[in-house]
Order: sequence, then structure tokens, then C-alpha cells
Amino acid sequence: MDEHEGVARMTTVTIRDVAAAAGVSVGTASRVLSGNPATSAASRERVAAAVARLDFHPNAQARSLRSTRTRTIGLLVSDVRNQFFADLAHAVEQAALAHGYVILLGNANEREDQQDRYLDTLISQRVDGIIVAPQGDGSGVIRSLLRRGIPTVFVDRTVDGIDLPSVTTDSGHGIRQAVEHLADQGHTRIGYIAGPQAISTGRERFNAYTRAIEANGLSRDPALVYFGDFQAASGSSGVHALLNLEQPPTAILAADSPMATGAVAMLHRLGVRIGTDMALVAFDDIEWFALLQPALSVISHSVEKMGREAVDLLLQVIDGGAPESIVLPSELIVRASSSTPHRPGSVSSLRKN
Amino acid sequence: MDEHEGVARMTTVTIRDVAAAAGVSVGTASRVLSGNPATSAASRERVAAAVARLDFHPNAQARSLRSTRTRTIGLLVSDVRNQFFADLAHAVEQAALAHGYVILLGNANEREDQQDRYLDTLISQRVDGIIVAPQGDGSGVIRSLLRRGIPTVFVDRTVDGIDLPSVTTDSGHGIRQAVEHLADQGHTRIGYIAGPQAISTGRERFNAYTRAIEANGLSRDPALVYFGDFQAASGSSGVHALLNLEQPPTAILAADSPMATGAVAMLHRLGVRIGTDMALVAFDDIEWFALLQPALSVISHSVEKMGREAVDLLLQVIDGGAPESIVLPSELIVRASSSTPHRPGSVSSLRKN
DNA sequence: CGATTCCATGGAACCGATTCCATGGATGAG
DNA sequence: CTCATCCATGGAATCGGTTCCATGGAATCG
Repeated sequence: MDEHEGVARMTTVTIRDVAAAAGVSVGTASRVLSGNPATSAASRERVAAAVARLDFHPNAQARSLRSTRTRTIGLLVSDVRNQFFADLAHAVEQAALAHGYVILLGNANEREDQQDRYLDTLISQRVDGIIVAPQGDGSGVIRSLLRRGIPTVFVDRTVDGIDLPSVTTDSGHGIRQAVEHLADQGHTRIGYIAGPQAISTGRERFNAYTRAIEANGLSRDPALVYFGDFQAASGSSGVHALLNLEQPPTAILAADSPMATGAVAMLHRLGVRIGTDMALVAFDDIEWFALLQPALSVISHSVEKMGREAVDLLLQVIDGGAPESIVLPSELIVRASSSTPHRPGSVSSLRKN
Repeated sequence: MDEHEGVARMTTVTIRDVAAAAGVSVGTASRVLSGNPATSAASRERVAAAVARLDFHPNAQARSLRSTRTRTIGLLVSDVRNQFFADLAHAVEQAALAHGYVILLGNANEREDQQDRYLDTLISQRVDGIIVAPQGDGSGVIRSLLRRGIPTVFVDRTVDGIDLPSVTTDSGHGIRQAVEHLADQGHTRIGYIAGPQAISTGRERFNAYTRAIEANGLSRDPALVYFGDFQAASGSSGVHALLNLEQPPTAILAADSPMATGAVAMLHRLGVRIGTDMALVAFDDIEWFALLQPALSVISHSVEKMGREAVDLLLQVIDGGAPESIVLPSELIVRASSSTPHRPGSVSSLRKN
């Protein structure tokens, strides 16, 4: 029944206090604070002094309640612990900051229910716009965004049937390069650790792999494809499954960096030497991939650019525009993990024992 | 002059619309929505139906303007791209979510001005509380938090002279273990890549190193210490400087994971074999450190626990409590990068050529 | 059966800013 | 010198919720 009055009550300084201290009306104080030109130098000075003296911080709630602008952007990523999304969050945050916006970061943890929960919150917070790397098929709250006309752009991923501006990567080019490169080294059985087919990037990268395999006349054995979930553990399982085949692949391509990390861990555990026993290429260029021995070959795309473009796109939508989607390129970077030519017979199945 | 009316105007559904549609007063509608028990089953039902039909999302601004609670916590980290802080953000976010709070994430980029800018914003957003890994000496906006009585806790780092609850790591124990372990391997000249002495963790870890060196009777040569800035590039410079000494160290301890990353990169570039030519131990246990060949020895501390405890502490402060600060343990994990015994004479200075 | 209590409800004030509108004083033109 | 113009200003309405207060009807009790 008793109130928690343990803490010193926050002495809430309002614009009324400022106005009183400055000897002007609240209207004038507000005009000074929001940079309205219809103010005299005298009152500007007096208000500024009062603000400093009282340490006044305008209440953003009250402000945006009336003005319907919050100068806040919601960013919903799939997994902050994934270095790619951490870098993306950083890039978006820096770009937004440059335009005077603050980021409200949500983390979906690769789960649709958590995404929808955050979207609800972002809507309630009346963010000016939302940048989202979407989960699921767009049946849930995402559709609600469209209906309400909340400025939204997709980043990295898209959702079929939902027409919103997006910034994505053309993974096809990089994957084609990677497969050709591996074929050049003499590999004919290239294993693929795929992402979930419910996610656009998972589908697109898998299709690119399939087409490249066919174009180069390599083995289409369906057992060479393992379907993971874009998280590290599934990369480990993928390697385990592929090495358990009667005819294991001699090279492996992993569709994102966490799965590549899991793959590396499992290859180490099984004593398979990367580069010599097994070629490995990862999608996503994570800084430390270059520090592995041998350094990992990667398919690289610019996350800084992706973040910057996403913010630009969103600001255009907020301004009432309908910008075109942007597709960024991807590029193979060859390092030691895939540059040892393959001599037939060097890889043995785990089954042999 | 013309308005940007390109987008369909958001049809703002308010609680008044809901009340009208449900045939009750706004007061009743509000009570139903906020779970006030003083409502009849009948009106609860009618309001719920109206909310669903109109797709109503309460305006969080208006709500918190009156109730002065936002169910929002500000989290200010030093650098999201640092895996440690990404993991921390994730841990904090999950813990907060479990208590019905949402995280507003700010990124100081290891810079005090950017930190202060975010703090201003967080104050204006009237977050219920702030968790901050602080920059600087507390001369700026941080002091303002105290004055205004905004619930705040420190995480990972503290600021001298500012008395707030905190969750930190006792780095002393792990560092002592590391130095003893290296001494056991026969190392007498242990290099140290230190963090900035303006940051509490930088100071504490450096002091622990100094004390451990003295306790074990190892070389106190001041040239063995390189002062970095907790970012990767300074780890590289540190290694370069240490190897340039007339008598280079035979082992190196790096005070955080980005600097350790930079150190690894530079050792590779210089062709120094980690583990055999140079022992290496890093503070912070990052997942992929175990994937390096040789795997990196680390001083580990639990970031999940740190995040969870920080949220717990903050919720106590918000509830008017004055909880005790929490200090978490650190522990050495020995891996291959430091387990080869040192034979005198195996390390040569870069100067030799 | 009358008085008291209880409780769901409607209506209004309120949170702290922005913004519209009317006003009064200074300035400039005729 | 008078009238129109301009502009900084004060005051009030407003944004969309929450919460206090008064009320009326049902339930409870002696």
C-alpha cells in the first residue's frame, strides 16, 4: 500500500519552470527551444540562461505527442551476437546519428514471435520509421506495418509478397565465383551448408549454389546439401553430416558466418585440416576469418554501405518518397582455406572406421 | 511550402475510437487496457473486441506522459562491434525482456562526446533507468544523471568519485593466474598491452599485472608495457613495439579482446608463431579465440551473468532500493597459445636485421 | 425493510510539450 | 501626424492516454 518513495523524487523541470525563470511565456520558451525564428535576441538569451541554470531536458514524450515526430528509428536485427548484424547495427546507428536520429535496437533472436513483440513495441513508441531484417513469412505484425503506413524498409532480407523498399546483397555473383574457383582447384563434390529456406537470403544463396553447380557440371548429389538455421551449432552438425557420407565432399561452402564458425569448430574437433584435407569458403567477411590458420576464403559484401543505404532509403520514405530498392554486390576473396589444388582421394569418410 | 502527403495518412486509432466502438467511456476503456481490476467482464470483452477490430496500438508517448513510466531501459555500451559488448547487449536485452522492459541501445564508440549525446537523448526519452559502461572521468552528463536522480547502474566499468551500484569483474584473480601460469612455463619477460588508464578496467587490470609481476619476481622493465586504447589497431601496434625491443618479451598478455585480435594479426604478419615463438593470453573469452590454431588462452568472465545482474540491480534501484555492487570472478583458461614451456633464447628482436 | 458498503462507470483534470490565434507596441509610408 | 504593417509575445487549445472524483445501482447486513 505504501509508495516507494525511497529515492529522492525527481525534481522534474518543465518548460513552465524555464519560462518563469526567464520571465517569458511558455509559448516563447518553446519557440526559443525549437529554433523558431519568431523570437527576439533578448528572450533567446534569457531562455538559454534559464535552461542552463535549471539543467532542463525537454520531455521527448510530450514533445512528440503533439508534433507526432520522435526522431527515433527502430532497428530490428536477427541476432546481435552475429558479428554481421552487430556491424550492421553500428553502421545504421552512425548513419542515423548523422541525421539526428536515435536508434531503438530490437533483437529478434532469429525468432518470429520475438520480432513481433518488438514490432508492437516500436509501433507503440511511435518511431518515425523501422528498418528490419525480417523473420517469417510476413503473416504476423509485419503486415500491420504496411496497413498502418509506417515507414519501413527491409535490410539484408526481404519477405515474399510484401512490397517494401529494401537493401539486399546480390549473393549470386559471389557464390558463382566461389563455385567456379573451387571447380578450378579440381573439386567436383562441393558440399553446401544452407540457411533456412524460409528466409530470403537462405533461398537466394541456395539457388545460386544450385545453378552454379549445374553450370560447372559438378556433382548434383542432394546429400551434399545440409540445411542449417544460420546459427553456429547447425554449421557443426552440417560438417558432421557431410563427412559421414560415403563419398564426402572435398570442399564446403557455408551460407553465413555463424554456420562457418561452427563448421570450423567441428573440422578442428574431427582433426580435418582446413585447406589441405577440406577446402572451406564462408559467406560474410568477418574480420577474424582472416586470422585463422589457414585464413578463410570468404564471399564479402559491404555492411557499412548496407547500413548507410538503409538509413537513406528510410529517410526518403519518411519524407513521402517511394525509393527504388538497392542491391549491393558480393565478391569472392580467395585466401588459403581454398587455394590448395585438390588431389583425388585425399578425403576420407568418417564411416571408414 | 507544399506538404509531403504522398503516403497515405496514418489513420490514427485512439482510445476514444475504441471506447466509442465498444460503447463505453474512455475511462473504462483505459482501465481495461491497463489491466485495472475495477472492470466488468462485459466491458472487458467489448473493449477487447474493439481493440482487435480496429488494430489499436496505444500511444506509448501519451501513456508515459501521464504515468511517468516508459517500461524502457537505456543501455549505453562502449562499442557494439566489440564482441564482448554485443554479447552484453544481448544478455541485457534478454533479461530486460523477461521483465517487460525494452532496451534503447546507444553506442559510445569509446568516445565521451558520443556517450554524452546519447545520455541526453535517453534522459529526454524519460527511460525508466540507464545501464552504462561509462567513458571518461564523469565530468560531463554522467554527473547530471546523479543530480536528477535517474536510476543508473554501471556495468563492466566504473567512474571514480561517482557512487553508483555496479556490476564489474574482479580481473585481479584471472590476471594473477595468467602471470603465474606464464612464470611456470619459464617466462620471465612478460609483455603487457594495457588499456587506457582513464578507464577503470584499464587501470585495474594494469595494476593487477604489475602486482603479479612483482609477486613472482619477474622483470619489471617498463618497456614491457604498451599502452593501447582497447581497440584492435593498438593491439597490433603494441606487438610491433614489444618485438622491437632489444630484449623482447617471450609472452604477451592483452587487456581486452579487440587488442588481442590486433595482436594476433600482427604476430601473423611478422611470422611469429603463437605458442612456440611467443606465448599469448587474452582478457575476455570470445567464442572464436578457441578456434585459432593454436587456440588462445584467455581470462574468462561471464558476460551473460554480468548482463543479468545489471538488469536486476537496475530494477532494484528503480524500485527505490540501494543495492550493493556486484563483483564477478574471472578465471584463466589455459589453451595451446601459452602451454609450450619457454626455452631461453628462442625469441629474437625485430631489430636484429 | 432501511441503511451502509462496494464497485463499475462516466466525466473531467492532468501530464508537458507544440502551435494557432489574437494582441499590442514599434516601425515605416503617406 | 495618422494609418497600415510587421513581428515578438502571451494565452489557450491540443496531442492521447491515465487517474481522480462523484455517482448510481446492486449487494450485504442488522
